[in-house]
Amino acid sequence: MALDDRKKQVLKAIVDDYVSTYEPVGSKSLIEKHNFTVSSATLRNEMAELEKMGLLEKPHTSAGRIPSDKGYREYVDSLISVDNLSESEKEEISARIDGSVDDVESVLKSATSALSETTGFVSLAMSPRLQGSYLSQLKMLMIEPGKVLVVVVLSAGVVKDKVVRIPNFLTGEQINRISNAVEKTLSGKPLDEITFVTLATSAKDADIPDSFLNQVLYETYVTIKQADRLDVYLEGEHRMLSLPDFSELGRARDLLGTLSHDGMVAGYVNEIEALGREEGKSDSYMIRIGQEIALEGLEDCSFITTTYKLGDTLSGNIGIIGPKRMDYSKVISQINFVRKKLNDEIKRLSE
Amino acid sequence: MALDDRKKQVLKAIVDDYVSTYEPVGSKSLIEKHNFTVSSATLRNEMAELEKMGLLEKPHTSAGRIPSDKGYREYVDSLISVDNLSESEKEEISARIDGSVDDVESVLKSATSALSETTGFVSLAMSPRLQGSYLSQLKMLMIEPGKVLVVVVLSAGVVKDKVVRIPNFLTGEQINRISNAVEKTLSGKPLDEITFVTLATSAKDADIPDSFLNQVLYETYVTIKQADRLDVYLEGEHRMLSLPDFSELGRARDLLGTLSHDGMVAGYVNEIEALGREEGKSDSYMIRIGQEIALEGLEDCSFITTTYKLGDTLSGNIGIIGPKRMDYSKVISQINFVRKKLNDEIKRLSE
DNA sequence: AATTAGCACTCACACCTCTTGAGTGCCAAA
DNA sequence: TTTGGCACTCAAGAGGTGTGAGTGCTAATT
Repeated sequence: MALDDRKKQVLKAIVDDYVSTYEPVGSKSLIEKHNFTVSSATLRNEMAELEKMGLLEKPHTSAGRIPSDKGYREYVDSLISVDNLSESEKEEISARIDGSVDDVESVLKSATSALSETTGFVSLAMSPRLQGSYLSQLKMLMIEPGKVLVVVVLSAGVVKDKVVRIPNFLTGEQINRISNAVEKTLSGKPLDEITFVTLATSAKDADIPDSFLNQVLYETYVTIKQADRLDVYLEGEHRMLSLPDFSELGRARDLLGTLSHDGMVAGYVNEIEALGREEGKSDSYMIRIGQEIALEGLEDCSFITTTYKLGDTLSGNIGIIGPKRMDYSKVISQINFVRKKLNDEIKRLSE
Repeated sequence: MALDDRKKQVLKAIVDDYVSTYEPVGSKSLIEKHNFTVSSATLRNEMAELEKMGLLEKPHTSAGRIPSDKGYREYVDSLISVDNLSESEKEEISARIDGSVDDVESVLKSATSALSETTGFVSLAMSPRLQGSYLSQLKMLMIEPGKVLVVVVLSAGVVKDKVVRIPNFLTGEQINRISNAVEKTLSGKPLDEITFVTLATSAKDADIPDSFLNQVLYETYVTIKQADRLDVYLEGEHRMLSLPDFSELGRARDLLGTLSHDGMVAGYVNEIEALGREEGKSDSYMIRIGQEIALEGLEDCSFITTTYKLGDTLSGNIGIIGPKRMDYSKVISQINFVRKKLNDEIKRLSE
């Protein structure tokens, strides 16, 4: 299904028009806005063929054409030209991100909100994937009898912690013995190699009665495991209600309903990311359009995600969820810029 | 504006009917559903008077009446009877909350989601107000050169921490000296008495050059201050889209737009709470209806909030935001039950 | 063979009018 | 004070019509 040059031109023109007007585009208006050297009848023939190929569709007989998912796909894959942002746009985004305080999480949040603000869509950020990283330190800090703060430091300087409850009579000194023993044997181990069993054996020489030891270790285990949970922030859900694409309440409801399940979104983005890595596309953006997205209520949406780096080994995703009828090149360049700023800022933090 | 018994009955009947049918209620249908011993004409007279008093209003001439904000107010203040939840409802809520893991934050989240689920509205929870509490411990934990985890332990066992950056060459030993000095002088001090100045003087005898010291102290100060920030969780925003009250997209958009500003909601709830305390109502629920709420887009909503306890001195709020046309007695009893479960569960945690 | 003008046909949408019915206020009688 | 009766109101739905942007197809033109 090779597209000749004119078909490409026509498809591109239709997508562009449809995106900016939200009206099905007909042969006549196409002629008017773009300087085609052929007549509307010829375009009608071209359009009919594009429809046969599955790239366009008609809402009803006497309306114009709109791009199908496949049409959008073709468009983003080979017709798009990613343009540059204007200086003022760049500055606006920069201003929102530069001001953030100095931990990764807040930078991530600023970037997410900048993204939602500038695109007008829902933006999302995922915490870095930590499965690959290893345990670097494990400290326990006595808060009060029966309560300990377990601090897990991972490679790349990521810190996670949690207050856990332990038997009341364990002393700070005993707790120290445990954490030292665990740290000594397990530091340097990849997270996914740490199980409750390895943890238990690691603390054998702490010389604490088993039953109490186990309770502490179990809580520690949970803390470590929970460190690599994927967090996801979504921002700007309400903006979707301003889009004509979701002027039908039912659609909007389905969409927001699904988006309220953080886990589903996180899982899906993770999946995209994994696929992208397989195809070696990891340092660029990834796009999923309409039906390609296997989440209920997102049939009219597109995902555009990209990857940010945290240190040399860790990475996470940031991106947007918008209507599939969107100005892809503009949004892509916005995402790219945010990703760049975010990477810079994170690097600055770890210097 | 004393209401005689019959007027009360009529008002109650109208609110009840309107809440369950979402149709303006007329004199005739009122007679049919409730066993009034008078005729529809009499009711019409009563309704006309209630309207004159500002308790009812008409959407248009030939429709029935609906309660005004003032009508709802009268209703919740003196006509309502808070009924008990059915056992099955109680069990459902309990099941959602009991399962939670053992930190306050997750219990709070479970309670919030239980609340949203059972009421079908937006639920909210605020982190405990910590202004009144005092500093109990301050620890610093060296993560790597230039990076320290500052752990702030407050009264009631609340723990907050943050990774901060410090000059690279400060040693763990030096950091310990600083944190010991600070902890020694400031522990026991109420949070709001701790300023950068008191912090700076407290660390004088740590024997570290001023310029480096100040950087560490500044970061510490920020961590302490940020500990008493009010966090707010909102859950179930999308449920509002299923309510007939927000079937107009514009309303829904305004509502969700405002709710997306966490700070506004938090501030408002805090304000209600403060007023409630003044009036000595603190251990019960508080209701704000319609126009009483000074937030844009919430003209058709009601807030119902209540207070949970954390230890002997701390408290926070939990509640719902729903349409003002809601079954108040049911929702109140749901909130009460959740509040009770939440308090129990928090108490269990701190034992 | 590709392009184009022309024409009959389609169909969502906007706009009208008409009817229906639940509701009202008011008055005069009980 | 209550009630039956009556004229009046008005939102909402049903039905009918016109408009216009769009289409596909065919026959003529390049």
